[in-house]
Amino acid sequence: MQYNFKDIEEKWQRSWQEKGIFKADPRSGKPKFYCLEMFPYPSGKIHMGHVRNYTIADVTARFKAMRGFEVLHPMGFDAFGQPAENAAIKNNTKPSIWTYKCIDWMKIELKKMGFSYDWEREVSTCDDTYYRWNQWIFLKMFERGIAYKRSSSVNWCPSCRTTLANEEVIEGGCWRCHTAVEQKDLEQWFLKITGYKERLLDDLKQLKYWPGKVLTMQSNWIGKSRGVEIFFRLKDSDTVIPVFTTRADTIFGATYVVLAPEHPLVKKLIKGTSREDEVFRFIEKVSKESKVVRSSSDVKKEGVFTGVYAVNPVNNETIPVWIADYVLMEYGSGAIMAVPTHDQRDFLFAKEHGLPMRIVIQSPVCGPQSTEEMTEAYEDDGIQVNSGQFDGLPNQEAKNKIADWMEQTGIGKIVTHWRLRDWLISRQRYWGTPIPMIYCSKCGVVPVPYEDLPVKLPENAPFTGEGGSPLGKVDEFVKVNCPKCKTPARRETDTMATFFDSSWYFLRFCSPKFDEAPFEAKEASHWMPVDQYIGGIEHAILHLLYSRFFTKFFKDMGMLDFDEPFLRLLTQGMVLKDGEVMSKSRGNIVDPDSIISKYGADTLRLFILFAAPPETELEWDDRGIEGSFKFLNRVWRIQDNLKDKADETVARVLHKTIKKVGEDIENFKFNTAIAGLMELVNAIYQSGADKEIFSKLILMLCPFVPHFAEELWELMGNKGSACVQPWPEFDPALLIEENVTVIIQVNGKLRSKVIVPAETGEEVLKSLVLSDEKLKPWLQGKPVKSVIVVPNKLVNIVV
RNA sequence: GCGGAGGUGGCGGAAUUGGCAGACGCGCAGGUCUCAGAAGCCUGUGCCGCGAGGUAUGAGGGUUCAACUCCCUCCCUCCGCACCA
Repeated sequence: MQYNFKDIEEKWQRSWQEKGIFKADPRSGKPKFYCLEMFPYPSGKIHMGHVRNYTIADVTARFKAMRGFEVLHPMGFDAFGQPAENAAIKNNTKPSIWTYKCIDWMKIELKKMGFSYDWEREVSTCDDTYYRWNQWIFLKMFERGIAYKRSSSVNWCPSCRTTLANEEVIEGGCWRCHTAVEQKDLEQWFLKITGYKERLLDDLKQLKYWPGKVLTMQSNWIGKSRGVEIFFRLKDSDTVIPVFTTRADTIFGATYVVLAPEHPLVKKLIKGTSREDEVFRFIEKVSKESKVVRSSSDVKKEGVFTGVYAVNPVNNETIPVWIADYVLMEYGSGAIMAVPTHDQRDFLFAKEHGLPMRIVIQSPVCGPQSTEEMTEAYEDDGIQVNSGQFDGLPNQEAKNKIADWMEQTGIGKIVTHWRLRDWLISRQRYWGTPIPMIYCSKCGVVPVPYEDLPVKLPENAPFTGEGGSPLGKVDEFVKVNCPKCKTPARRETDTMATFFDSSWYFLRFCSPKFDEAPFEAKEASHWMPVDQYIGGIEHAILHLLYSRFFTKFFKDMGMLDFDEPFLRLLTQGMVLKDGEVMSKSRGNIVDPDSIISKYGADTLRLFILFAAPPETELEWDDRGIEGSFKFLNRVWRIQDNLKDKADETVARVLHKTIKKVGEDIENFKFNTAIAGLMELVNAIYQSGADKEIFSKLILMLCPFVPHFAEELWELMGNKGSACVQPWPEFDPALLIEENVTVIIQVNGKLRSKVIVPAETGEEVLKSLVLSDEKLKPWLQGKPVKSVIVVPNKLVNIVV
């Protein structure tokens, strides 16, 4: 006999909704708990990744509610983005229609899972009641100089036909379609996230409850590195080439200088020289190479000599200036001093082109003594040689001394370099937030007045999937009068990157219907920061960095009084099938819906929590899910065999379980929490349970399998919803064991066990153990050297 | 290359932080019930060995009465970043 999950789940989902059980009330007087998961893109179907993410969050939210917290647990949709445009073209419909349909389907599936969302707070970023606040925020940023427009070489995906942020370029390819990214000069809108770089880096220290991995990734992305900018003057000229290095200790070994092919000085240097043609041909060739090709490490480093010489400022040596593809304009000053002996890239390049080299750091014990011996650069620490007054110093010490000396003498300047670039947010796309700007031939760039927001997306834009923004083709959108001088002007036709939308949605959930600002300060200060944020590791950099940036911006605006939006972060592992990520192309997708109809949502929830700890990858197992279903049926049958009064042994197990499960949930060890519940059930099958014990088991099951627990709770004749009951308390007195099993070892090997009353004294134990018959064969004829006693645990006899 | 995480039965995974390795589940084997099967329920299940016992947490070494846990050397897997000067 199996329990009827279908009716039960529908029944309780209806009941929760009717009673409004998951409404978050800021005036309840209880301590607040904001539980948030990364909201989904509405593709139409939820996948196992969503199920896992949201189940982990749901257990947390439900548990906290039972623990007496007023829980805010909202859900919404990150609804702008390119897939909607592609789907609209494919199905000959509109992105809005397609998106809202997907949202409806997805909501049905989320509701079927029994998640405890406060649906009254739902937001969709494609709704103008939401995106008008994107525009509002943008205008505020514009007023403060944080949003600005400039022409720049930008990352361009030829397949998506749009620009990409640096953060969206993965290994030189588009993060979405992996097409090789090209460089293109365009007028684009940027957000000055670099203005926040120090705070974004420093405040990582506040995030004590974030995974270390994420902190490292953010820190690397911001990429602070300290070094020296050294000024190389050109021979017989006043022109100076600043060069950035983190290895000032190698300056005496700099035997040539290299500029990036895009370096602005290049043209000036070679104009009219005999090498002009050759150099230009090289630059031309490099510019045609995609980033992927150029950054692949196995490609041979290429370059040309400019015919120009520079002077090494520390020893006045004349050294050649080259141009090479291995120097990047985006990093440092776009120029390097090359030290072939102590940098592998310089070493390979120097070998290839027969450039000179000189050792300036030597290991006191081993390593190459002459450049002829060298087969690779010596990049380890050592002692300075050939370095003038710095000879004999350990190089790490010399690094600082040389830097200081350079600053004093004006040879160089100690600088801090950052990897973080400003955030490019313009997208030549339709399905996004229109950037609220107007171009007037008289007044220039004019912001749309606040009272004219939102700038709504026109419904009738043409989608061809071809280049250029579709908005540019809608006359009634583009043509507008200038807000200042009232003469005909034109609107900005780019839209915002969707990461803009998701950078503040957690604030909107605090007051989703507020219509005077993006969020109501009072509500935000009540609910924020998010106490627990849960989502995929794939957002470790972009989304989290941008959200942190926005939060700091709002703080500077006086709209918030804290620095960091997310107190605790949990990144859940992926769901795999046969060792691989579930994906359409692999054809190994397990559809949550099919599992729900076969076993019910509770079984799916239970399995996905039990099969692995939240942070590790989870291998989907069809047989495992049967096991979870079997367990629920096993619990279900307990109600038919209840005793009037259960044994104390079961009561003891119960209280131990209450303690364990509570602690495990707090620590996100759901798999062992469930294992503990299974042990309790096994104990009940051995010795029987009474109504009280069974009811407490039901309450502990409630966060995991809420529908199932509600039904049993009701069948046991209890009043009120199970999920609003307080979490059961354990009796510490029942946790104290009367008897303990003490392990007896001889030379560290288990030889016997003895059951003794708890807290038996050392001496008693010793004599008891030494008279143990079982130990005779091990002790015979051997003198006892020592006896180690760990009370209540073990005795180890050393012979 | 740099940074991070990890390696435990046939499988997913436990181990209160140095104290019974393998909890819990899957799988497998046997039993019970049944005309029979399914479902239940019960028992067993790291490996070698009939047994006493031996042996085992990627490999090797060390510290310790005692090591999955701490230290050293090496191997492998996964993830992130990457001509970053």
